[in-house]
Amino acid sequence: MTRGVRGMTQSGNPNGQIRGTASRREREKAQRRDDILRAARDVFFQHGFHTATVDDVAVAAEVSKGTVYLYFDTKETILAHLLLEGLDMLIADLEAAYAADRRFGAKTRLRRMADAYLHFYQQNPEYYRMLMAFDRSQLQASIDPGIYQEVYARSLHGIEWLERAVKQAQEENLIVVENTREAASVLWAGLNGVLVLLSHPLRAEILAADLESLYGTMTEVLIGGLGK
Amino acid sequence: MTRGVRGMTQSGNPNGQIRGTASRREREKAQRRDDILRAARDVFFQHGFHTATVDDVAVAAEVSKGTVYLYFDTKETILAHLLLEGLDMLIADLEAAYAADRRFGAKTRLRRMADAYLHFYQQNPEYYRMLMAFDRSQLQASIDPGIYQEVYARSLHGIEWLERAVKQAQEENLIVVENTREAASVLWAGLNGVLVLLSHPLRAEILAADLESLYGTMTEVLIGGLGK
Amino acid sequence: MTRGVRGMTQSGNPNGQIRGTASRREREKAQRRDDILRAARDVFFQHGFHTATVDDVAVAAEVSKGTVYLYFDTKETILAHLLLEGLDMLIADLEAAYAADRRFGAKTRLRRMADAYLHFYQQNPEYYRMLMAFDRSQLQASIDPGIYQEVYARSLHGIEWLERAVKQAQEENLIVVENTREAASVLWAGLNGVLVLLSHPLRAEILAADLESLYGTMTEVLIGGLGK
Amino acid sequence: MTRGVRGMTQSGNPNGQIRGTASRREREKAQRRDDILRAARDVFFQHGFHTATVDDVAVAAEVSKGTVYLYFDTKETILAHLLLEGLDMLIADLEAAYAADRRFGAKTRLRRMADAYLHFYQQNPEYYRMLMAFDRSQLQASIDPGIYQEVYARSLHGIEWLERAVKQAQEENLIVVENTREAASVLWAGLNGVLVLLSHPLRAEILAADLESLYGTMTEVLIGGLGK
DNA sequence: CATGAATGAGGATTCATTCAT
DNA sequence: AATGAATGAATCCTCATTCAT
Repeated sequence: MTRGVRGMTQSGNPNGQIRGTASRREREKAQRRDDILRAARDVFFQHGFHTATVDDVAVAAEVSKGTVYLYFDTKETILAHLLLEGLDMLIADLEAAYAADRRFGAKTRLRRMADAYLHFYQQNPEYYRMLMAFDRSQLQASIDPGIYQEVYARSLHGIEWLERAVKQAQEENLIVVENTREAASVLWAGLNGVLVLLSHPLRAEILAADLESLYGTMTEVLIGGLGK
Repeated sequence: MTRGVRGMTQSGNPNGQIRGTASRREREKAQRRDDILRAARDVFFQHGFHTATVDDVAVAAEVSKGTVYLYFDTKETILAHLLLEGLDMLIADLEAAYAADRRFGAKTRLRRMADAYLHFYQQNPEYYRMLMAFDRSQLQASIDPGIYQEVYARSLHGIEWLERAVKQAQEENLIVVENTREAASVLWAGLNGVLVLLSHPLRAEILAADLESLYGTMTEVLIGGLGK
Repeated sequence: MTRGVRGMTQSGNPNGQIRGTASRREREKAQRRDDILRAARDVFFQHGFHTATVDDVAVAAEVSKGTVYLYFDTKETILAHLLLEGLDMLIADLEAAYAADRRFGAKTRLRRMADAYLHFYQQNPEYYRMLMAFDRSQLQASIDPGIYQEVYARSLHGIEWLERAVKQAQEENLIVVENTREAASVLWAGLNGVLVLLSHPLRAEILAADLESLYGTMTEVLIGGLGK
Repeated sequence: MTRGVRGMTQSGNPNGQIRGTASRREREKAQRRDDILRAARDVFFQHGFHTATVDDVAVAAEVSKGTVYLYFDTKETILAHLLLEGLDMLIADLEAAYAADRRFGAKTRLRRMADAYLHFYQQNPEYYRMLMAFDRSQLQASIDPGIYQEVYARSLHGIEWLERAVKQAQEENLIVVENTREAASVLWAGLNGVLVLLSHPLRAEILAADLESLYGTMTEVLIGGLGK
């Protein structure tokens, strides 16, 4: 039952002879797993999580249905791992945008991170939609609690990078807020709000707005508005 | 095809006795319909639209499954009518907040409308969630095109009220924007962004923010940020 | 349960006063009944008995579904009455073709009857199909035994007219058979065989034959073949 | 979509052990499929296609309902495959009766084929009934077009064997007809007409005729009647 | 490990029939 | 007599999951 998350077997296999074989096997296993995840991403995105069937995933991954269940305990577990993947990518993007190893002003950092979020959305609309649309209760009910914790933890991670930039802005006296987490939340809410509206076909039609323009305006409004 | 409230007692019925019967029947029918809608709202909210079954709805409404289908053609049609209800309530709230018949400054109007949206969310979290979460394509595929058009038309209505206030702000020289629809979109996106994040249990947990405080901050940031 | 067949109330109502009213009512009732039967014929023919719904019949007859059940106990009972109607028409046609009151040779009579059968098929394809396709066991199971007996009795009637002509042919020494019922059966089987094949779309396509030509050939073959 | 026997063990499999397993699996699959078809034949015959449920078939075949759908896409598809089976049997019988590899006179051939048809009916009354009673439009609407084409093609095949014998009769100057297809149609119509009447319980009762006697008479009448 | 056949619990929807008014 | 709302059993079909090989 706790199968899915066991991750890549910790390396450090002491047996040289077997290592060759074992690691090949492991590579193959990891590859399979990845194939399935990749297929699931496409299938879930195209048909929607509920409409998509595990069979669809298996066919797309070119494995048997049984094999899917060899790597993932439930359909929801697959989704959870996709969420984890998406979060990882997003966090990596945000981290890179923050660029701790370089000297950037807070405003630059905030703009870079806002841009990174937009790019993540544009590059990975499937992941973005999954991250926004997944049903917490259903997920929590059908996956290993450990994985759910992971989703939670990584979600937290994202907001923390943003908060870091807000803190810097505070230190640079660009903005004055009592609660940096709240300020970061406002930023996220605003930017995400644009993406949420435009990622929904009906609402996008109603607004008839250009994503990049709207997002840019929002970015400036938020940075400007939070500023003193 | 089955419409339920079709009809309206043939007007000009000369027979008081019969009219009474007919109108009572109609009242009862409308009542039934409402019972089902009410039940569906609760059931869909509790179990989620996909997980909920028409049987659940029937049981909650204390009618037979067949009766549900007497009033609504498909499960999705029920959802569509709930969406229409929700939109009607929201639009009424926005209209009341705009208060065309009173002399309000643009800023006041914008704040009143922002408040109205928040209150709508707080009073009708189920409707809000439904409105945000429904799947356009699935809905469009299984309901009468006319009803879908209604959903679309009313969604448009909401943003238009907001735009009206933005135009007034423009006239009052409070803000200077090229595109009032875009400005209204930014407002909606920002406010809605807060609600979206906090209406999702996992994200609400992560942010650990107070809804009213966050929403209030967002309101001021947006109004301030859009202002010249 | 034995409602449907009670037929037209035997006339001879002794009460003159009431007779006017009652007979109008009766006429109206008969009319209603006929409307329903007419509607059912069309609907059953268009959709097929199984696919057609009682609702379809009610709508076509412009009465409520309840009214349909006021006149007929079950859906199958409606079918049975249509069968009776069809048989009545067919028998009347055969009787007219036989023309007992006129002096026809046996061969002429046989040809006239064969023609009559073809015309019946061409004029009333719905009735013909119903008569050929109804499922005995299902019918017997869901209708009043009396009505079933009627269907049986009238079916018998049809073959008897044919047999009468065969007997005449026997008397005229045109044919020599041991069993006139069997000879009549051969006639019916042959003629009906043509109609059966051509009334089925797929088989009609395969044969690509002209109905009248095929039927004519069959008539001559049978009359010729039976003749000594 | 689900085909079942798709595949055929990849040829050239070098591993005897595995080949054994694979082919056993395939034999088992074919067996299952056959079990279901056999069960369906019985169930459809006993209850009638419309009244019979897929559940009935599953129970009779001693498999689960899901398994039935693993082998056949729809209820109608099952019927279509039964039709194909029936047609195959019938055509094989006709072909054998024609006996192309032997020297038979045309009359003998025609009689042999007539006998074969009768025997087919007697040996496989269920198949015969299915072949005569299936509803073209409903079938066409719910099965794979390819299968429908097959049904059509094989139906054509049957009449062609008959036509071949008619052509021979033409060549032998036994009969003189303009259109051999029409002559074959008359033969089929006549013989089939007997079977149609006697395969229907109510009509069989009415005729009270002995099948073999009636059929024999018909055969002679047709062969005699078509002859010059 | 991998396979894919088998399962069977639902789920949405239909429709003949009933019955209160 | 007529209505038409209500019923609920029945039906086809789906699909996540298991398991023997």
